[in-house]
Amino acid sequence: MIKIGDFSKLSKVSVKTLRYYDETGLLSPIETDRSSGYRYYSLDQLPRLNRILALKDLGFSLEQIAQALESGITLEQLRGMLRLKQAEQQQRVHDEQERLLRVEARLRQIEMEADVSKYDVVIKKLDTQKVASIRKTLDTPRDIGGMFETIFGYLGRKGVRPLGPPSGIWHDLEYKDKDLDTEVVVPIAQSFTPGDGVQPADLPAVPAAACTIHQGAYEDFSQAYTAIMGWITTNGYRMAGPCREIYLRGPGPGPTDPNTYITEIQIPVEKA
Amino acid sequence: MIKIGDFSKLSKVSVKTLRYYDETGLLSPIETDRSSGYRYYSLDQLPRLNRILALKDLGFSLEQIAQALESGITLEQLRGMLRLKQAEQQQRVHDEQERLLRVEARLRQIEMEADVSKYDVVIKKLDTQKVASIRKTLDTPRDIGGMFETIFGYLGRKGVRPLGPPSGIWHDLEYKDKDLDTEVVVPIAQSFTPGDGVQPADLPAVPAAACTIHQGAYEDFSQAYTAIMGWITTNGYRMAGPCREIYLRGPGPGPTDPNTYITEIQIPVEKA
DNA sequence: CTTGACTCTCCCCCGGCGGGAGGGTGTAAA
DNA sequence: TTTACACCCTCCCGCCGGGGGAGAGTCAAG
Repeated sequence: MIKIGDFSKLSKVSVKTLRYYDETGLLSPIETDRSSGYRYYSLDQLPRLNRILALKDLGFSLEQIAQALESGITLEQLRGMLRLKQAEQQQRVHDEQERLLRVEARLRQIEMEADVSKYDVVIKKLDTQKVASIRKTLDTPRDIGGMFETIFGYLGRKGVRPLGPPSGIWHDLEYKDKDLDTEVVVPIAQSFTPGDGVQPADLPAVPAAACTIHQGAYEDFSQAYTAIMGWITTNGYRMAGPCREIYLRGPGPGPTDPNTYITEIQIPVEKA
Repeated sequence: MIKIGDFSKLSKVSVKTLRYYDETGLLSPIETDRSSGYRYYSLDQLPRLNRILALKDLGFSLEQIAQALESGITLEQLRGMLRLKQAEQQQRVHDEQERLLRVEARLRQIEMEADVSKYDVVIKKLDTQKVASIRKTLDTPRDIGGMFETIFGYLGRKGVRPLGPPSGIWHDLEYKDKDLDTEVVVPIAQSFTPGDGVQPADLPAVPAAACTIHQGAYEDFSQAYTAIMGWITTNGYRMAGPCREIYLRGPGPGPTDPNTYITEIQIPVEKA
């Protein structure tokens, strides 16, 4: 019959924690005084407490520990739990190491050139999206403007409203400055009848894409691409599909200032 | 002027999160309608949001990110933060790897011999403790009984009350079965005048001790020692001081059943 | 003008306790 | 036997980064 304070000193577990374990049913005192509420423990409960601490130290949640202890777990089950935990823990170690690599990559990036830190690269998942699509081979990227006119003109005549900003997709995985296989898409809600080279399509999902935001005119996109490609390699990824550019704010009806243009660049990636 | 839902879709950040960032001042919409409370964002805020996500991905807390963004951090400061984060992250990786090793050690322990899982080993810190101490060289461990009688008898005559259960300390770091350098201590509150070989002393603190609980008679202590020593080596530690045994419940006045004895074994360790 | 899709605020929830307020108890010395 | 004082109790709030949902108000298209 030991009071909670003494039991705490013997086990080196805080009184708060002991009360919490009682509340959650993980370790209840052998007796609780009905009138005063005082908890009385027995030395025989120390092994159970020790087991709880040991399992907690292995990374199990208190709920898992409670289940294991209540159900009088067999060795076979314990082995299963441990194997599961092992895999989970390996994943955690891996994740933390990846994060460390990202921190170190960022540090190196800072050491090398300060300008690049203008761009922040983030990994995102891209969902499938129903779009209106037009695809052509262009001589120069500037010709993309005509494709916008074609697609928006056709959609306007058909009474199809865009759901969001248009995107350009560069299907050439290598760098080229002529004969560019170019697609322009606009998100829409429903299908429509094709015409003028414009047709409905489904943009495929991308499990991981390195994304960054570029502010300003399209002339200095190269900086953004340099930054994002550098990020991809220093963080242990590689390109895994055609680049997408989302023209969040760009030339529209009326006068616009190219310095206020905002474009998101997305490059599908996979771990190298 | 973009409503929160559209901003959420563009940035792929949940509405809940955006509202939370507004609440914490991390990213507030450029305008909030005074009457309806509607939040209106601008595309120009996407770079800041991207920066937030990038820093979060590096493991910084939202508060740290807020500080960094608010104070218009310099490159030098960012470098400092990153270096700090790097060290911290290295520590995390290390800790998670250690935990993985503990899980794997436990798995191997199960594979090898089932009996050992009776003992759960936990690392604890031991604080300094004022004690009454007596130290002798014994022929056999059984002779420790006499030391208890001496020390408790002396303390009783002096009117010094014990604060807790007595401990035995085996100062021989190697295994011996004769000429055992043995100390018996009893925790006390204040110093006293020595006599009968009993004197006040301060038990040193131990930064890390492998601890387990043994239930039953002293005859089969060897099992417990086997288990704890096995745990120490498989978990990458080594002994770093004399073993302590805390006789939580043992022979006392009146008849006692050795099967109900409870003893904690503590072995100071350090990482090998 | 009506619908239906958004949006708002407010409150509770997650794990594993720590800190503290306000009030009752146990026990050893005087 | 009283009294001090250490100890114990319950209840509530806080952390971190939001998720889930209730109940009520708002915006934009048809």
